[in-house]
Amino acid sequence: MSEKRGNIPRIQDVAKMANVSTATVSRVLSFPDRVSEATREVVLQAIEKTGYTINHSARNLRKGGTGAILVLLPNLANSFFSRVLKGIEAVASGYGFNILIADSQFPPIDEATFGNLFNTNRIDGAIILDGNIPRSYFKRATRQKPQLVFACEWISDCAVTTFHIDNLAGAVMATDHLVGLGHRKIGHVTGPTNNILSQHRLAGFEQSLKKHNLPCPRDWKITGDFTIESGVKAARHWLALPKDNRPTALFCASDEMAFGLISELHQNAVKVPDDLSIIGFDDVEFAAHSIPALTTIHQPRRRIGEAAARALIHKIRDAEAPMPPQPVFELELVLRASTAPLPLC
Amino acid sequence: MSEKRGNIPRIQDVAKMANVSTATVSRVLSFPDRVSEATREVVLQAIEKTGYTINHSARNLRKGGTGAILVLLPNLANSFFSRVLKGIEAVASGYGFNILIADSQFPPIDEATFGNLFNTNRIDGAIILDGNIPRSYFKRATRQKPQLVFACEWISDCAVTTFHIDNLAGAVMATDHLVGLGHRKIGHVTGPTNNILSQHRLAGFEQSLKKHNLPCPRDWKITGDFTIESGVKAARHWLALPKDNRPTALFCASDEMAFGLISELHQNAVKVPDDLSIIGFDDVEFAAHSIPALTTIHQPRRRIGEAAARALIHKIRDAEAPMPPQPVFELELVLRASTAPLPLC
DNA sequence: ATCGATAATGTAATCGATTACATAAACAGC
DNA sequence: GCTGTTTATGTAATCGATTACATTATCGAT
Repeated sequence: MSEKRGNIPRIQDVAKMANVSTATVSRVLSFPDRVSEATREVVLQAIEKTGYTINHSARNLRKGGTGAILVLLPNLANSFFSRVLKGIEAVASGYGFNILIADSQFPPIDEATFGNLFNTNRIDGAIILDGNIPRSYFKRATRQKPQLVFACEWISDCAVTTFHIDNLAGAVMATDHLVGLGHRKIGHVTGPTNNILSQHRLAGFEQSLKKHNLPCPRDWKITGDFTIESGVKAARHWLALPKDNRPTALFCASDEMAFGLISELHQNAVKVPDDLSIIGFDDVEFAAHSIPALTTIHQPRRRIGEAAARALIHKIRDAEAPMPPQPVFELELVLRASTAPLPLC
Repeated sequence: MSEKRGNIPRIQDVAKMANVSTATVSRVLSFPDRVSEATREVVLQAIEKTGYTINHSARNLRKGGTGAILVLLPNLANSFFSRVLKGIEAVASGYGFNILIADSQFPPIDEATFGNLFNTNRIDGAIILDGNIPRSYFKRATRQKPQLVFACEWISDCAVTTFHIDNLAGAVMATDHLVGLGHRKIGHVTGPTNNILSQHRLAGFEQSLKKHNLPCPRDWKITGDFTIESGVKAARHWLALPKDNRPTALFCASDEMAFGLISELHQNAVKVPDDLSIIGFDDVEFAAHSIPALTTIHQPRRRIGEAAARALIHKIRDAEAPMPPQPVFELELVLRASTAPLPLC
């Protein structure tokens, strides 16, 4: 054993053991085919024997990177995002990147905090899961800013790669399902109005209704904000509508809102799906186990995270290289127990 | 502007602008009071003007650290852990640490993967939220291993600092509540038998029963594994018990199991809390909004995460320094709608 | 004045990996 | 055999911040 310094083997130690220069060891690791078969073997054995592992700080210093990526998500406590995060994590750690996580909504992130994460050469790139970050936050025109990728949400008219499902198509799918069950009076609980997902889902909802020639009075579009609480409020809104002019089915722009809605309706002795059919969006874990189990639109969260991470790392490695084609994320209508045919009466 | 190199200001640039040496700039940042008032001012202004921010790779290289900590949790998609993670993240990023996240259960982490995260000088320390990591994984006796802290779960007889609630006390609190409502036939849905939390919660359950001189036949202790699915199974177990010899109340070792349980009971027309009182443990987000809203024991997840992170960073900074006293995490019985007094009949 | 102690600052080596450039060896073509 | 090309490897500068050590300035006490 010829190591020094607290016993962590360095590239030097490997080189010494293999009787080569550090340059050669480095090459074995980075460009194996620029080294002869024989030396490569010897070096690999030496690496094995010393238990050498790279010092990322040194490499990053030399290469001018940080080895870290930022994941900015609206709410870490929301299991929707943690699934996406899981996908990101799997890919990122495979490539040796660390992750910096930050919440953007609870509490809302201010420009200073954002800049402190984004503009202080702490990261090589960022995956942003929040389409409501003010555009101005990104302004500071440093030439070589961190690479950027959006996932799930995005900022419209922004020439940044994004990875997300076709929200409009999903909303059409959901609404069509309700129509297919015979419902004619269909309402919609939206996400926050300034949110891009809300807008697309609302558009899909309206498109489906138009297609089927169904009306949707303003009263039947209830503004929510994706949270359970806003679902509860939506229920109160529905309850306050005149009994003979209520939707018989509701499309909720998120599962969470559907849960709140169902919960509050339950308190008021309204039965789902008997009295009111409800369909959600996202298919979070709990949807399969709520009472009643929630019919919803499934989106492949983990795969979205993986794709976003892969793309970001690709950009980091070579900002100019063309992006690989965007994968298509398949949506799926998951039929469970919260929707039912309109009673015949 | 006298910067070079892709325009990212270095400590050199600050030094030049302030007409001091790099050493002085560094000192202004690390030991402000070893620098005269006047120079400090000049340097700070130069930092401001250049927009200098530290290069962590360089600092870490010099200081022999990595600036990263590992958070190993059983399941990232579980909102219980993501809350703890949020606490960890808040503290860690405040101290300039990056986070490496890894799942330990889905799929189960093998020794190679673990070692690859833990023993490859990628991290300065680790926070482990999974008490079921085989002890042997930690064996490899490198002198200066990453610092270690457990949170929520832990490994018994292991001289490692841990941060967790008093699970036994919580279980007593939960069971006492059921007894207080008049229940005499009380069952328990446990976590996985090899899990330390399960064991403590079971012990608390038994302790409370013993205190009140209540029996608990083997049949009333139902083994689960903390998941929703195992709650569903527990419900089937309960339904299969003879009607005249069933618990009238159940203490579930996790909220998730309580949800699954309630859901399955609902399918079978058993009403909670009318026919059966149920209390959970953890107080996850959804507990307040399930149907019925879940009575449960609240634990301060975020604060646990914060405390663990602070302690870990403390250790990283100075492994020998005495640990600050462990905070006491307060438990709280949250009364909601899933438990009710035993009917008088 | 002189000496010593203290405070303020500078000089330069250092952390460990990468890589431009230099060198050496091997080989092909004539 | 000579020249030019290719392949394999080594030498040493470099990334940016920290810090041991050296130097200089300041001040008080005698």
